[in-house]
Amino acid sequence: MVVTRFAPSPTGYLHIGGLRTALFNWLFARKNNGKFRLRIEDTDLSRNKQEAVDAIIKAFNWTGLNYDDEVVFQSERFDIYKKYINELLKKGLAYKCYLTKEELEKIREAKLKGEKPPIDIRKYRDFKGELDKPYVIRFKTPLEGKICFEDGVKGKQCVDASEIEDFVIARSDGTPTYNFVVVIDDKEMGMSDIIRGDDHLRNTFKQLLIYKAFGWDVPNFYHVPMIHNEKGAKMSKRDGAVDVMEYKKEGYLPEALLNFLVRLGWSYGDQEIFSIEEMINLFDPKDINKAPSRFNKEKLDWLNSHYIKNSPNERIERILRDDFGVDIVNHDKKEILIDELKERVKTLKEMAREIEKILTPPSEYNEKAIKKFLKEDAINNLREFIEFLKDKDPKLPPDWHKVMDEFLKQKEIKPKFLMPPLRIAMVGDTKGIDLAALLSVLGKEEVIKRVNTLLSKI
RNA sequence: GUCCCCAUCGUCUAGUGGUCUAGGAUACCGCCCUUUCACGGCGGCGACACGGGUUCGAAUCCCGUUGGGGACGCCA
Repeated sequence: MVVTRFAPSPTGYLHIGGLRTALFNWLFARKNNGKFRLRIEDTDLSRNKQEAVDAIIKAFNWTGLNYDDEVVFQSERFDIYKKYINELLKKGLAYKCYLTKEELEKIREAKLKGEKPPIDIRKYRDFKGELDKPYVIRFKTPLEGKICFEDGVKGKQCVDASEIEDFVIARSDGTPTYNFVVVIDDKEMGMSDIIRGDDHLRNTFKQLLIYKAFGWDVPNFYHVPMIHNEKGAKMSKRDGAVDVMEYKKEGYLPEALLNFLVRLGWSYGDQEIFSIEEMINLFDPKDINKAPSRFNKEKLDWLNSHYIKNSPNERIERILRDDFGVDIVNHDKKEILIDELKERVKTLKEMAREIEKILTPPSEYNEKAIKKFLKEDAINNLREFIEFLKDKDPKLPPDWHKVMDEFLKQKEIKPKFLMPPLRIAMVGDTKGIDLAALLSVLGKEEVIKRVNTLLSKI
C-alpha cells in the first residue's frame, strides 16, 4: 500500500511551500487509494505544539486536504526512540561523544569558513571508557565508500561516505534528533513514498545509514525543488504571505491556491486548470521538475478569478459574509450584484470592497470625472431624468435599460450625456459594473436620492 | 570556502536527436466588444545562459564556463 506523509515542524502556521509538499503527498496517496498521514516533528520541545497543530489542521480543513489515522507527535514517542538508540549503542553502531558545545562551535565555524576543523568530531568514536560528563550519542558513519539512492525526481544520488560525519542522534538531555526519529517513524508508520523539499537531500544519506543499521527496507524518495520568491531566493516572511491562511484572508479560493501550487514544479502537457479529481488522476511524482520555481502572484490571481467565475453564488455570498463582513444574504438583488462582480474581480476581498462601494452612498466624487462629464446640460439631464423616473417602475436591469433608452430617445441625446453622469451620481466615479445592473441593485428610490445628493453638491 | 542540485519567453511551463522558422499559460501592448472600468474574443512582443565537443542532424547527449539555489547544528 502507498503511504505518504506530511511531517512539519511546529512553527505555528502552514507554510505555502509546505502546502505544496503536503499536496503532492496527498495526491499520490489518494491516487493509489493509500494513506496520507500527518506527523508533527516536535522533538525540540521548545514550541507550543497544540497551537501549531491547530494551525495546520485549520489550513488542511480550508484546503480540503485530509489525513488518515491519528496525528503522530514525536514528542510522545521518546520511549520508542530510546529503545532503538540503545539497540544501536549495544551493537556498537553508535557511541557517546563528550565533546563540549564550545568545541563543537569551533568545528562548525571552521566548516562554514571552509577551513579544516581544529578538533576531530569523531574523537570519541573508539573511546571505550565512561566519563562523568554530559554526552550526546553519535551514529558511526562509514569511513569510506559511497552512499547512493535512487531519487524519483533527480535520479541516482551518491555521496562519498567520508562527507557524512558521525551525526548526533540523541542530545545531551537524552532527546533524539531529527535525522534519527524520521527514520524510526517513517518505518513504524509504514511509509512507502516520501515526497519532500530538496533541502532534505543531504539528510537522506544520513537516514539511509540508519535504515541500513536496522536492516530495514528503504522507501522511495522524491526530492522536489523549492518554491522561491519572486526574486529567486528562499521564501520568507518578508516576501509577504507564506502562511497559507493569509490567502484565505486575501480572498483566494482554496482550489485556486491548490491549482496554482500543483503547477509549480509539475505539469501535464498544456493543461492549466485542474480540478481536484483531475489532479489526483494525473499526478505522478515522476513528472516533478528538477528546477526550482518562483512564486508568481499574477498567475495565482488569474486562477483565482477563474474559480470565482465558476463558483456558485451562495458560496461566494457565504465567504463574503464570514470572511469579509459583507452580508448581502438578504439583499433582494444579490444575484445581480454577485453575477456582475464575479466576472471582474481577482479576489473575494476585492469583491467585498466593490460591494461596499456600491451599497454605500459616495462620500466623495472623482473631480476629473465631474469636470469631464458634469457640464451644464448633463446636470439638466440628471434633473430631468429623475423627474422622468417618477411614474416609471423599473426593477431589473432590462427595465432600467428601457427607461434610459426612452429618455435618450425623447430628449434626442447621446448616451454619454446621461450615463456617465448617472454613474458618477451613484458611486462617485466613472468605473464599475454595468450601469443598468447598478441602478437595478440600488433601486429607484436610492437612485433618485443619490442623484439629488449630487445635484445639491454642485 | 567545501559538497550537492539546477539552467527554454519577465514568470509558470511543453519539449526526451530530425515533426522546433521552439508550443501553451500568465503578464505586457494593440484591435474588437462596450455608456465606463473590467470580463471576453482576436492579434502582437518575448526564450533554448555561454563555449566547446558527439552526430548527417542538437533545446534535447557529453565536457567546461557562467549564473542561480541548497546543504554544511545537541533546528527540522
